[in-house]
Amino acid sequence: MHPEVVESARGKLPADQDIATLAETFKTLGDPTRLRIVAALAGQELCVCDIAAVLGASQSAVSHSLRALRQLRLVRYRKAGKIAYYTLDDDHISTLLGEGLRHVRESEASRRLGREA
Amino acid sequence: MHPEVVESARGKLPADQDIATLAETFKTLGDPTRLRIVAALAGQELCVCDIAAVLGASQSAVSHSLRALRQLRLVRYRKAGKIAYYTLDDDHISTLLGEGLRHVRESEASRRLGREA
DNA sequence: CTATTATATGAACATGTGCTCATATGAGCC
DNA sequence: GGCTCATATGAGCACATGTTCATATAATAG
Repeated sequence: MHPEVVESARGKLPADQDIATLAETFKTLGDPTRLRIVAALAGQELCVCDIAAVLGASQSAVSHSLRALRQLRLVRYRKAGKIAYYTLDDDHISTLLGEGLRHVRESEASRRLGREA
Repeated sequence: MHPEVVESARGKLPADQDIATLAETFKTLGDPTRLRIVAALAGQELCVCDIAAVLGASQSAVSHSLRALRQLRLVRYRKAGKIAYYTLDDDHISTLLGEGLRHVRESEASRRLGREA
């Protein structure tokens, strides 16, 4: 339909590898349990059992979720004896969380104002 | 384990509704096809068949993906006759994309430098 | 040593997801 | 009117995902 535009847009796409990793990253953030873990870790480090207590989730579910977050480098941890303290891996993560929250809150606001869904 | 920290972290968690919508949003971005659509739309508007050409995907797959993106207000569109031109819905979206890309590229860099996975 | 605590992991199962194929809608043209 | 082009949508299916339950590891206490 618009060959020049298509050509130009195609040239600007990120590399397949970056797209794949970024998609995995967003997918990992796209689960309420994992997202709540990330939100809980914004601003403080927490050990696994504290995370479970904050979320009201089982230790096993939290541990599985943390593994997924670790694999995408969204969180890191330090071990103190038998306790594992988790933190967000870098500043990008809380930026993503904050920017995402701003987006959903604005969307919600405009939805209330009557823009169609 | 640390009751005061748990209490404090619990109080700072975003509302369940915001978490749910944000998780849906990240999940929607967490698919290579939809993520490539968003990347293609960063900087220019495109019609559906152009998007399909850019991605090398079928019209049907693109249309299904666009619906998901629309429902989460990640894209919007205007109709000109029978052609639908799509754009990103707001600035937060390209910010999310950019910040996400920075994260994966830094993670990739530190992986090359030998930090363990 | 055994017991306990904190965390990690594997299997299994129910549910969800993204694609293709077929078809519907709807606008412009003849 | 009918025909074509651009897009949207529904059903169906192969595949992925998140949880629970049981168990493993690993550190500390007694």
